[in-house]
Amino acid sequence: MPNRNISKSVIKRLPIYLRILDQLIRRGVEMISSKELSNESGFTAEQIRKDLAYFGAFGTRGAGYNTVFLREKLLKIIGLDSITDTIVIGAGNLGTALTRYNLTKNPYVNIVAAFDKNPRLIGNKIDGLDVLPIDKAPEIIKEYNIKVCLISVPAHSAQEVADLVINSGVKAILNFAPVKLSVPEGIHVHNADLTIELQSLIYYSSAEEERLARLDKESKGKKPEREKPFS
Amino acid sequence: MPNRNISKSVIKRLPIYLRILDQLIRRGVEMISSKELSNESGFTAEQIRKDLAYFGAFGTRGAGYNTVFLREKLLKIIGLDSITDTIVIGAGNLGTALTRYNLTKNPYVNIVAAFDKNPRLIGNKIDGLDVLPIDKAPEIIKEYNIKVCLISVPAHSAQEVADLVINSGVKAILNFAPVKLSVPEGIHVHNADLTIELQSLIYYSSAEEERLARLDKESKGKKPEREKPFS
DNA sequence: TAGATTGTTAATCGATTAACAATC
DNA sequence: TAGATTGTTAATCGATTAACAATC
Repeated sequence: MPNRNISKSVIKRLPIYLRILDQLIRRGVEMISSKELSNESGFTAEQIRKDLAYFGAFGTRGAGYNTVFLREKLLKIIGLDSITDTIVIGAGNLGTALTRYNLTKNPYVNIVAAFDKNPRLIGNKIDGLDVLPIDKAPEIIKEYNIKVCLISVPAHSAQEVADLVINSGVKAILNFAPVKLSVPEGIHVHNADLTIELQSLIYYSSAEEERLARLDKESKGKKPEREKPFS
Repeated sequence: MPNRNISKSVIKRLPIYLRILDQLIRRGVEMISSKELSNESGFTAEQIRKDLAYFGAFGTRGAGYNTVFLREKLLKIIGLDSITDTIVIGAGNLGTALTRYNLTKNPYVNIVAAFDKNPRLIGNKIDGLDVLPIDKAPEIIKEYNIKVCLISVPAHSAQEVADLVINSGVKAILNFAPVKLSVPEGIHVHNADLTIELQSLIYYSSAEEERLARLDKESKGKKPEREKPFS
């Protein structure tokens, strides 16, 4: 009996399994063991079996998983069994690239329109797709019953945009703007802040022991300039 | 006494604290409590205090943290106290957008060059930055002592590119290609797979209970087409 | 001093790993 | 049947949260 309330970490791995299955099927592979899926994905075989078991028993003991069957199950679980319509708000450099990227590389998602508030960008075409003024967004969201939205506007307008799309019915946001969005209960936000990703990588790019050791030495004696707490 | 071997989850939060401090300093705020940092970041105050405590005691009891002082400490901890040179491999739509984005939005990182193997892209300028042939990468990596690299090439060439840059001295990779890279011990890879991010969001965009309930019903009786395990 | 907030230790929670019976 | 591999329960590990003494 599949357990509801499945953790985010599990859900994040599902599309990776899906991608691997797509590749395997293309290569003509019909059965795959959790061990082999482990090799392909980098997750442990136990974890993969456990992740799948949250949703049902999709494998065959002694034989493994049927790739086509498991793929179909995963599509249904994630919600990719029919194409998902989405929109991109913010048609600057990043927004345009994201739009093109998804149009060409993501067969499960269809971008219906891109929006911007900059009059110079409105009317542009991104691979044939219209860039519309942002106040047309509510209309399109309702017309296409859009539930997922990409936000790639500057930090200072992201919250405003989020409020707008949530008000029109959007339930999940992929946020590329470097701000923490405040959203009502039940709305999901994933942050894809490229700057943060890159900066946290830098931590690992140099001998951290050395750097942290240096930090200690410097700290000796030095304290923050004392601020009067009450003034 | 700062503990070495700090977990990835902690490190991923540090640049977020940094970003918030940058904003606070710009607004002229001099002291900030963990409580207020919690409001800005969405992490709990306890977690923030604990994260910082791994590296030292940077606050003042009763008063909070001096924003400028804490920012400087964070810069040193992350390794952003001097500008980090980096390169982008793959100057297609996504690579170009990432390059522009970082050039304009990330003051701590400098992109030295972009590379591609497509002759049509080589010689292009991205905001004045040269797109070079990929076989020039090792040279540039050594010349600038590049330790961090962005990879935005198609999935099928990502591993090859990774091998190349690692061989030339790169220690950390931000990988936008939808593949699991195999890298030697000690090399760090962060995956920023936009397709995966978007697909996992879709899970949350529709009433999951309903969908999963439907999945159960359909499964009743149906089993995967049995594959002969030995044939 | 009284009030506030840190830094740190202990308790809890959740996720991963290990083990193994079920079964193809 | 013997071998393989799943599905699931139990054990471990790690990260978050709670609590509170230290102290500004």
